[in-house]
Amino acid sequence: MGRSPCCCHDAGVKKGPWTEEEDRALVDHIQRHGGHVSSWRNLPKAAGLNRCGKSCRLRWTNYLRPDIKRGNFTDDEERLIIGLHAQLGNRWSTIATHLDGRTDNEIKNYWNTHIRKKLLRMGVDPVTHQRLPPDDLLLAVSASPTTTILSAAASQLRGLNTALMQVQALQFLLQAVSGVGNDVNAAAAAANGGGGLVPSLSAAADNNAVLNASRSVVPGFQDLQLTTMTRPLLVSHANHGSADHHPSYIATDDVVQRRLNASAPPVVGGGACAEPLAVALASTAYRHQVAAAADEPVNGFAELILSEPIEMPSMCSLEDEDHFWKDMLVESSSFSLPL
DNA sequence: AAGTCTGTCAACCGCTGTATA
DNA sequence: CTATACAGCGGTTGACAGACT
Repeated sequence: MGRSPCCCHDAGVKKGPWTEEEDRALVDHIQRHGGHVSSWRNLPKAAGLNRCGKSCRLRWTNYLRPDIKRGNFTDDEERLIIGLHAQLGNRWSTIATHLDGRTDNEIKNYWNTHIRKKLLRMGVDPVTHQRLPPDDLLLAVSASPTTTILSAAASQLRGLNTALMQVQALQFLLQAVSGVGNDVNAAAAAANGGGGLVPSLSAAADNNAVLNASRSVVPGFQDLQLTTMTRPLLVSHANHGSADHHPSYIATDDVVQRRLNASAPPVVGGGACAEPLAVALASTAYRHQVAAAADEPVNGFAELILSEPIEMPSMCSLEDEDHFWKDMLVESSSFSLPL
């Protein structure tokens, strides 16, 4: 024989939101017993409540307990939750033991409503805490040559060492993409028979999740303009159908590389992040993608005017305006559980 | 102003490991 | 030893409020 049936199976047990009277009755009862509950099953009857013992326990542990902390989560708490989640996964009760006054339910809700969305906006998988694959990252971009170009470039982001470097490189990539439509639409339209490699690049940049993510991470991102590094590269790629056989690619890529090296911003990881991206943009794989996307024959590089000064994105803006997320990104890869 | 959408969070559901009759 | 409830946990739901159209 086992135990007697649980009260939760009684048809008359009340469910739904708790009233003030019920809260008071529950708190009074528990406080009369020194704040300790020996049997949740017997509590409702003893406290004069028409509730299931399970419901009483949840109400007490998640809401009525005197040591529960109310109010918004602090940056430190948020940082701690992210780090703990990276280590523990969805073990909310274990995570809650590391945050004074926070319940597992509260942390779980906060994760699902705030942190999870923040991470997704940044292109970070909230489950694995890894960067989202390019296919997911660029989900909002319709299938087009644009998609393959962006995917190829974005895939190179994998090679960067820290999350901050990835964000910086991503910003740099998107700067190139978002600025392209301003100046070279005509050339692109000609190159694509009025179609739209570059226009679609621009449109994609306006609409895709990556751009939004970058905007959320890097304040003022939408104001960035195309650099002299990226414009000639994109224009030239857009105009070349047979990239592998054109010697100008080598020269162009070389120029791009040298300019990048000379203009790497003086911030942590700046040069290190810019360089792999330059390689990404100039890579053979990328060249193939663009070559496949372009229909027109090679037109030469007359338009490669490299007179403007290099304008690197304001990568330092992360430091100026969003300490928390920058720090979180940098630290997330090396987080370890506090002892 | 009214209807719709979206975000939030308390509460419930259902499962699992443990305790107990 | 077995059957069953308990306690705890993570997932999900639904009511509500505020924003948006």
